[in-house]
Amino acid sequence: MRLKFKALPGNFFPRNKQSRSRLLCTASISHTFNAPLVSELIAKQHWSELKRTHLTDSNPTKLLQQLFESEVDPDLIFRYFNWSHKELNISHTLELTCRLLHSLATAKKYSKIRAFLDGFVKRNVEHSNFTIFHSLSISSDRFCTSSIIVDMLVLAYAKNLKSHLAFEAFKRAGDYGFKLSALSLNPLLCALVKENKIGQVEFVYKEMIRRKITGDLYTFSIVVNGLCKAGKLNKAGDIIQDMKAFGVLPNVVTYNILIDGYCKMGKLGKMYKAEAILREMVANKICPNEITYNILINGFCKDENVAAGMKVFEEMQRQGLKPNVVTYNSLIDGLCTEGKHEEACDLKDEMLGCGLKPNVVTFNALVKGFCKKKMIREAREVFDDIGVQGLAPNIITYNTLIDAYCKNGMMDEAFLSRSLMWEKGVLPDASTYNCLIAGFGRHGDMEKARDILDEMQNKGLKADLITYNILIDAFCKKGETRKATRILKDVFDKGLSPSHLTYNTLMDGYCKQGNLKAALNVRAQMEKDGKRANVATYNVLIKGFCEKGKLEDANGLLNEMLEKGLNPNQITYEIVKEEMMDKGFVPDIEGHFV
DNA sequence: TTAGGGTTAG
Repeated sequence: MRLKFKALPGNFFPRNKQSRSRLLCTASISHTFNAPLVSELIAKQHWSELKRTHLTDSNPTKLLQQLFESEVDPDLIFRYFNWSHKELNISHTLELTCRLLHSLATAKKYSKIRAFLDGFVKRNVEHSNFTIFHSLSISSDRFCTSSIIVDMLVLAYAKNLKSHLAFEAFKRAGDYGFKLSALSLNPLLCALVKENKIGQVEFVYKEMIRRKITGDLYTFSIVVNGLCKAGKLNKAGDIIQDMKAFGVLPNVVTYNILIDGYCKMGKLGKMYKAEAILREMVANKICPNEITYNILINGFCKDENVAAGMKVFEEMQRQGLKPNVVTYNSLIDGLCTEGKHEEACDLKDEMLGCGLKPNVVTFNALVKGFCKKKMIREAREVFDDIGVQGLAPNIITYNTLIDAYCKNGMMDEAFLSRSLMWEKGVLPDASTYNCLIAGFGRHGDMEKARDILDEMQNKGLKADLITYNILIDAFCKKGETRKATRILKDVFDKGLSPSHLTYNTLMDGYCKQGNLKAALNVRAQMEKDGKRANVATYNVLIKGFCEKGKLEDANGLLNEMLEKGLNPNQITYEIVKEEMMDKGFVPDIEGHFV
């Protein structure tokens, strides 16, 4: 006999203890599934009773199926599902899992789905997207809920730094026709941008348009940001046109991203373009904010044009916007880079007068400024002042100072500062070690440089490409090109990819030895590695040939460089002037050097 | 509860 409780309203569970135990007993003996009773037990979290009455003869999976069949409240099924997973250590099948998700989606219990998928993704369950999608499709004919679930699955992947799975799920969703939304695709795009997977960002963006998924302001801004970071500035500008066409208007953040992109990644005339975008934004009635001005000021300062930065600084104040610590830091850093440390200090005082407190970045700029001028004592004074101001030097402060000590042959002081870092709980990083390695390398003490490299690796820090570049450079300077070439091999062995600088440094080493054949071999290797010779490559080779008196060959390289669309730079000019023209040789491309 | 700003080393 099957006990029927469906008709009972409200709290049908007998309050009387005696009748309750009689009821439980009956249920257990008759082996029937009593949906209202089970629901009640789950609702009240009477798990031990549930275990005793319903899980002695029947298994947890069967009970789950019965819950589905009786159309019990999805919330309760969800609760039972989690309990049986956690307490009974049951892994329910993917199909039942999907069924649960469908029922939650039908009941619009979205936050529960999100929480569940978050755990599912975190647990690193071995199901592939293929099997998940398949199970979702067969466990319900409700196509719409599948889309919602997949949307939240992509969201869970993206939030848990599994962008490769999120991206794969996005692609597969297209095959199944599941429609995703900005809710998941914005975090996916964000994750891809953070991982520098700009090709995939572009793919997702194009696919969204093809699949008629409407992106929002965030979607477009994230894509603009990704393209800017990759230096694809024209494409980033196109996105702004796209979004307008879709009726989504860019806001101050979108424009700030684009302006910052030009400042950081733009080529010749980049600041002119950055200002042109500012004008465009104002014409579109979008008001620049503090950040817009900070971006421009920093752009000019990094472009070694503090004067222009100052003009923007004044304009900013005319517009009623207040400069903040970042604004001052950019200007102070710019002044320090230009060697104007006195003006930089004045500006620091000015900011104090405005009620702004300098932070560690401010001090780092000043330390760097003094170091650059080899005013090590003054740099140290600023360093010591940081503590007095109630601030703490950070890794960048230490590295800047250590680098300066190393560059000035003060290796003992460099090591003392490194010890101080340990004491203060600021852990040295790869850059710290790179400074020390370069310090020894500069003096040709390769044994000590190697020791530091070993120590670095023993501390669990990975040597990076810069470390290897330093080593190659140091061996070359000692004339030990064979050892330098062996380091290049190490670079590949460590799974790193040599940069132009790596190859150029090695080429320079061979050129300085007069071994032009070996230098050309390095260039061949570099091109085989997919890296086209750049201006620096030609400069190294041209100089090498000139110094060997092979001016005709150097002339040939100059022509080749132009044919490849590379423009000679200041360094090329100096080489050509000193090594060729001053010696009476007139290169074919003389016109370039007038 | 999703997008934007500043610092080092070759």
